[in-house]
Amino acid sequence: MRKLYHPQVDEINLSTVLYALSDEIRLQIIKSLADHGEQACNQFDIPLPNSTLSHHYKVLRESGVTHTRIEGTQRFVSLRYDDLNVRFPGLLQAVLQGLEPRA
Amino acid sequence: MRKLYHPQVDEINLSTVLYALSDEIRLQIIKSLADHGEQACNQFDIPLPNSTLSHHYKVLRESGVTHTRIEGTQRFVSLRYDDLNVRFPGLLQAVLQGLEPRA
DNA sequence: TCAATCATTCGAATATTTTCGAAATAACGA
DNA sequence: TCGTTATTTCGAAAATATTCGAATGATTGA
Repeated sequence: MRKLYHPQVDEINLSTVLYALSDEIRLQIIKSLADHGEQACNQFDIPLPNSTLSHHYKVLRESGVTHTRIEGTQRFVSLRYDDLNVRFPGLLQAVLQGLEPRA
Repeated sequence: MRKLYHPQVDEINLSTVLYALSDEIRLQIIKSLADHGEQACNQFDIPLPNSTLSHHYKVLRESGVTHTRIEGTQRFVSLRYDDLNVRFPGLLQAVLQGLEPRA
């Protein structure tokens, strides 16, 4: 695995993105990225086997929600905030706001 | 079936809503409701068996995305636009905008 | 080259979803 | 009450997703 697949902005599909965001674990990942910015895979504090997490990173990446950068043996994941905002303005913001605990 | 289950506003769950909206058929239904307002089940122009459509109406209704009103032998479906906007401001609008054909 | 580290892929079990025909339900009007 | 209309539920098949241990791959530093 030299290169990881990332859809181009134009290829990002609405139902695929919504699907990627419809899972509690993946929402946790997104929330963590929104709060802390780019993070290495081993910095997420989610108590699940790596193989399971890796699956979720892949779903998020292939849907166009996240970008994964390789550096050494690590993978750095970030939100494709601007790309998503071009393709689906306001969507990610609304989802992130929906993740905030209610008053 | 005298009463249909509808979650209260407070019970509407983000990942459940996103999941409901992550299917192309259900997005078609949502789009039609956004364009035409409340519609009877038999007014959607979607060429699928009734049992399949009924399943999708149920997923949308039970997630809190739509409301179904019984009148005679018909069911009238509408978007819970205001309720969703209270619970997840901007989300539905962003999704509907994302359904518009791109320039 | 070896071992350590970080993460992905494989493969198989389990779980969930989607689909749709057939049967059931409910309301209405003749 | 009977037939018609509108829709849901049931049940079962097919498709898809999730989970996780074990194996694999890639990079780094000794």
